[in-house]
Amino acid sequence: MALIRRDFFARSVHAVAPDLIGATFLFGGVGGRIVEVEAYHHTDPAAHSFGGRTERNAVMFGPPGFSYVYRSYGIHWCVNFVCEPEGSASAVLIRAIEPLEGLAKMRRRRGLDDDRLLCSGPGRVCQALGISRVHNGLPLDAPPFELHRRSRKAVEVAIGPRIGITKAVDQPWRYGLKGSRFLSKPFRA
DNA sequence: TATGAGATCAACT
DNA sequence: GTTGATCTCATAC
Repeated sequence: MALIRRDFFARSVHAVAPDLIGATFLFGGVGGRIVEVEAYHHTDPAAHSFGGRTERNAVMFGPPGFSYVYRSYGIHWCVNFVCEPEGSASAVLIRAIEPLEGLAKMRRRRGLDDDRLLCSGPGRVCQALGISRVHNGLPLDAPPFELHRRSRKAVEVAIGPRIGITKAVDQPWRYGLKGSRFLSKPFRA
């Protein structure tokens, strides 16, 4: 499997996001196949970077190919991959993966046995892989991150509106692996 | 199946 | 003081 390098992310978020579906995402050797992501662009009212640079979203304004980790609802952590040329402040939110590597670790961290619920949601992904604040602003092409392109085999990518936001709710910027049972929510046909 | 509350924190008004 | 790019558990239908 080919390693994903930083320049992979130096494109439009809307090109990178569907390309990540089916890719392998490991963190410290734990993880699996990406089955669901959402794209956020700085011109998008739902994006953290929309209102300009702040201390929290600073890494979104940096070069592509880095991680942006933030706390959600005071409880959860969520990971993003920064995209596009530096300064465009765009990112892809990792919403769900299909757990494949380090299952025992993930089950222990999540306190769950049900593999379907291990990583089916942005907060769950971070809990299962052990990602938190400390991992904000790290390069994605160096440990503990490990990203592989999907195999040459084509995948069917489903598209739909994003989840859990109140602005720009109609933009179809959620991408998922069609028919996967590990999605945080099914896509409407 | 569906809705509702609670957990808990940092950015922003 | 209010509001989330959320999840879990409880209670109601």
